[in-house]
Amino acid sequence: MSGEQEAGPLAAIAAVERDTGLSKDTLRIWERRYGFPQPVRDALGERAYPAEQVEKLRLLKRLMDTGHRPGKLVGLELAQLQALGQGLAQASTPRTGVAAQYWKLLQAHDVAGIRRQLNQALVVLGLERFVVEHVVPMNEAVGEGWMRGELTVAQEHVYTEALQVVLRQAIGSLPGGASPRVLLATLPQEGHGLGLLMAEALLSLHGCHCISLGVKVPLHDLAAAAAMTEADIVALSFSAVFPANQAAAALHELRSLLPEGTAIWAGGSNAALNRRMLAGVEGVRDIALVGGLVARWKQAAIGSAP
Amino acid sequence: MSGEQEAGPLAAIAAVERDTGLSKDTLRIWERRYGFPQPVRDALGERAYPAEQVEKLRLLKRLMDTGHRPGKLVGLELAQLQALGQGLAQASTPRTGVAAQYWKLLQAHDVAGIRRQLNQALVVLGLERFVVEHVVPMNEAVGEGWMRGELTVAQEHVYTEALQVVLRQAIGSLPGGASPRVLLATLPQEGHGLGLLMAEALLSLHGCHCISLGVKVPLHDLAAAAAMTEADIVALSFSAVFPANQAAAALHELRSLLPEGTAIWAGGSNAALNRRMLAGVEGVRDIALVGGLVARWKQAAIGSAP
DNA sequence: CGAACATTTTGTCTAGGACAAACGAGAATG
DNA sequence: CATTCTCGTTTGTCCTAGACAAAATGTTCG
Repeated sequence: MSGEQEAGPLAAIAAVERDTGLSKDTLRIWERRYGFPQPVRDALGERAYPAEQVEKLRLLKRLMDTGHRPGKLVGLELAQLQALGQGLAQASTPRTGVAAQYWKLLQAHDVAGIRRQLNQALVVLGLERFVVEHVVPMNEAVGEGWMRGELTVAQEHVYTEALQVVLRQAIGSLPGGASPRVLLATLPQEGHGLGLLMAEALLSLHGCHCISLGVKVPLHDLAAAAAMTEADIVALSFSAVFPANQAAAALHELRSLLPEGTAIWAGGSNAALNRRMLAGVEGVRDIALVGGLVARWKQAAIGSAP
Repeated sequence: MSGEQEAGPLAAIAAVERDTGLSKDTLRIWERRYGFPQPVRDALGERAYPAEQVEKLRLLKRLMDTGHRPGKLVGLELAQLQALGQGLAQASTPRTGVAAQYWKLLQAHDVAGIRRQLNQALVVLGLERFVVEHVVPMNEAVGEGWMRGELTVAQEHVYTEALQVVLRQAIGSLPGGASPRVLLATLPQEGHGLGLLMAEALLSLHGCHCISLGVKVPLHDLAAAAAMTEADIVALSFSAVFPANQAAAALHELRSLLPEGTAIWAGGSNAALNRRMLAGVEGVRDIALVGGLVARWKQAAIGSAP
């Protein structure tokens, strides 16, 4: 009677690595050091993770991406972890009636509805305010919704897809600018392209000529592309998932690969951007600042090449 | 004088894993078994892979994705590997003047030009023929171009980005169909979304109501979404990179998760699709067949629910 | 020619040890 | 009071080497 074993789905270590983003090595050493996770063993003696533990691991990973350390988190209960995560978003999310509407649409996987909702906000606010005041907080709200278990990954994707369509459409309807020429990309470690799209929208809006290479572009290719396209600015996006130390290293290397005249702008929610930036790299802490930066660049350009 | 060591960039094992898609375990065991790769060791005794070997590994991986086995490939020279890869694409690629034009544009990273070129083809051929006769062979040509070292990853991405924009625009300008309701997605192992977009284009064209969840959707979320959206068909895309055995297993599980009335269509360049399909799953070997399948579905629907 | 079996080939898993890089607290300094 | 520096602690990644199942191939038999 004791220890009732729910035969819930068990995940192999490779699946857990894929779903959580924690490497096999890390999973094994956490088990050794902290006693968590504590997978059962299958007939072959291999680790088999109950869904519940995988869920907690996902949460842990997301919190670590925002700067927490595992030693402190591992001991906590699921509820405590969720509470930790809420603090972040709650402060900035405007809990207006609008957010509630999104929620209802997402619950129903209503793609068209979400798209309509987004488009409406776009029309009402205009592109700049739409991105800065609407999309950014909504992104956070959706992330938090997932963290609290109110949203599935699929529902997150419904939102992401719809937003992508709306942004791309908005970008497409903008007149192609001329200068500065901006090359957009993320590095190979980074698979999230939404930040890139948001940046492209604002940059285009401010008259930049955007060339997006999309996601996962090797550093050297990026440098080559910058040379070939005669880019004035190389803009990179770093989500929270990007290993913070590697971000700094990569930016350093990119700086050495590009001619001095080419600016580097780095944006996103990554922790590395809150630290002191190395010389010759502009850390864009807040996407709202993009407009000002472009203006500043144009000013400088007038000075240097009259 | 002998053994001149070019101080070319050395990659750590984690970077090689990321860039090639071969796991650390696999890299180490190939070294043990086949003697390749043969990385040098850095000051810490850790593997450091010369760029040349990484390049060969990338090629190996791509060939393995098309069905070759490593034991046979490892001994071959780079040129021989390239020759192996060419056979595939060369047969199907129409080496018309059009392809050459793309080449020139890609060499210059000319996103706008590529987009124009694609749009032109779209207008001339119409969406169906554009996808089937133009995009599919171009995808292969671009893949082969990368394999022969004529194209960088960044240039591949330029093409991908442009194609994405064009397809999305085409889809957007189509009237939203009503029936059947199709849910599109890829599983968590699969990061490539282009196939999905191509499928969405053709499905929409044939009057389907498409709901795309995008890339990397967990199986259970997908099933839940199918129920919630009352999807008639769940369409999955499997690129060559997807581990073939896992594809079969995943399809099997999905089949058991979905009600019988919900069809499963699986497409893409994955090797698993050329094997015998399990009952209740439609393997779409060629994207050109999508139109016929939709027609067939509509026929059947009339019969079952008059 | 296809089915059943044997034999290779291949990738993933296991274990524990080692170590550098990142972090955080406290001391010392401006 | 803020900054830099030092030093212990925390943490992830890498190492070796062995084991084994699943997939692919080859072989034999009906």
